Amino acid sequence: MAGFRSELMRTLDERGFIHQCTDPDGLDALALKGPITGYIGFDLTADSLHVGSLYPLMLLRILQQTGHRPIVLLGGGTTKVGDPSGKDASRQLLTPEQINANKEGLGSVFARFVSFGDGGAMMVDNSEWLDSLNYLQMLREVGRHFTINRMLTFDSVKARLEREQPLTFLEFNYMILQAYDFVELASRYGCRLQMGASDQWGNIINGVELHRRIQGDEDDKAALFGLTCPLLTDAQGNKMGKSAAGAIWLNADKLSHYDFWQYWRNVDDADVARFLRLFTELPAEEREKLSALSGSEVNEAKKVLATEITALVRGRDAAEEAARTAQETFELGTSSAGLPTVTVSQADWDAGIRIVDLLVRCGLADSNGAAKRHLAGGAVRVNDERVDDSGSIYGASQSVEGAIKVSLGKKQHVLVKPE
RNA sequence: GGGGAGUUGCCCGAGCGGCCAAUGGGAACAGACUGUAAAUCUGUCGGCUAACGCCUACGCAGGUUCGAAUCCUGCACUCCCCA
Repeated sequence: MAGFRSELMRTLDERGFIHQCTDPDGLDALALKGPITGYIGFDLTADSLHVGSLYPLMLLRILQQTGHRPIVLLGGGTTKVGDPSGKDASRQLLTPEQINANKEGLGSVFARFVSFGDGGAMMVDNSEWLDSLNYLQMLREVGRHFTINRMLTFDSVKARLEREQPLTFLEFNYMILQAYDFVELASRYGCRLQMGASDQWGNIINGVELHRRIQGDEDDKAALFGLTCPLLTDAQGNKMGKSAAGAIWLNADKLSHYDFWQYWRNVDDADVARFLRLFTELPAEEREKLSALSGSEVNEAKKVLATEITALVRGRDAAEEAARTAQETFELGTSSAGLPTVTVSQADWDAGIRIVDLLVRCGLADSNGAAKRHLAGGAVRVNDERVDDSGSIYGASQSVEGAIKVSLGKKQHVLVKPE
């Protein structure tokens, strides 16, 4: 796969974005000839993307940076069906209202990765054409190009069958709709390339094949291309995106800048070089310098990694603020105003709150029982003093600079203030 | 339509009338060690309670029994085989 001549393919290759490609040389040649339009679909299953989507988002970004045109396809239509890929059970069906709400939430991140408008990136919603499909017409025009024999061989289907989990006919149709999307985008916008994470490979090649069947084999010049990046996994091979506090959301209203920064600050040593290459845009030599660090020096690389990714997703100011908060908290051992903050009513603040309730309100414990166990286990500190008496009360009289710092373990800190 | 197997806590999976809030593993959280890393060792891991204890839980609904996750009946869902 080496020896690409186009900037697009060279960049993707060098930075580790290519997992599979339907025709790498053909795509390379096409990219060399002129701007390509390429897309990635995002289903509207949540009101924010999480770090797992960084990989595909970077694909779109690199596509645009190397002179091509990205399309963000929102799956307003396909989400009504639900992609079975990579899931061993059906998801609960989302209502149109939920899907719409999710669309609102998702829409905002894309502008951080690509620039829209005026010949730039486009955003379209596949409900534009999927919602009004006519069933019989669809079966005759599209369905006849799919054989059940072949559909049963795709991983998304096979996995369910092998695990003896049900796969509904609804979900079984997902790959057909995604294939249809690609063909539709090709005819509407001249879109020639679909990208996605590796779990989308089956869905993507279905689009490529559907297009070829509809066009007829002879018209090779119009072939569509598919390209996938690896799934985002950590050094242990686990899918990434979850932490103690929940998913690592890209949207700031779902996860604070500081927590987002901390997530990257705490990655496994073995992942640092790879993530620097994938998700930061530092000059190559600086990246290599950081990647070469070993032992405790890796911490310096992790700080840069955290700051750069946070800057990309949340903005430079947010990233630097988060870095400062972390430095004050971990390196200077002081209470930092930038820590996640929980407010309590003035009355509670004046009277004081039992430590057990405080832990629950801060989100550091799920229940009073859990809070007590943490206390008994010696994991709780208030203003950096260990607390093990579940009867202790904290409030205004313990405040330092108008707040008290509640900590669980070494890494989880929350400031409590009166409202 | 007929026959067989199954549904247990975040996941996998034991339990087959009392000693079951339920063995074990994984995940997760905390402690020790470290570098806010990994590995390792230790602890915790349904809810309420200061505590005795109480409540909710083994697909759903009933029943048998002093007592059921465990037995019976019906229902729902899944898988497999036959038509």
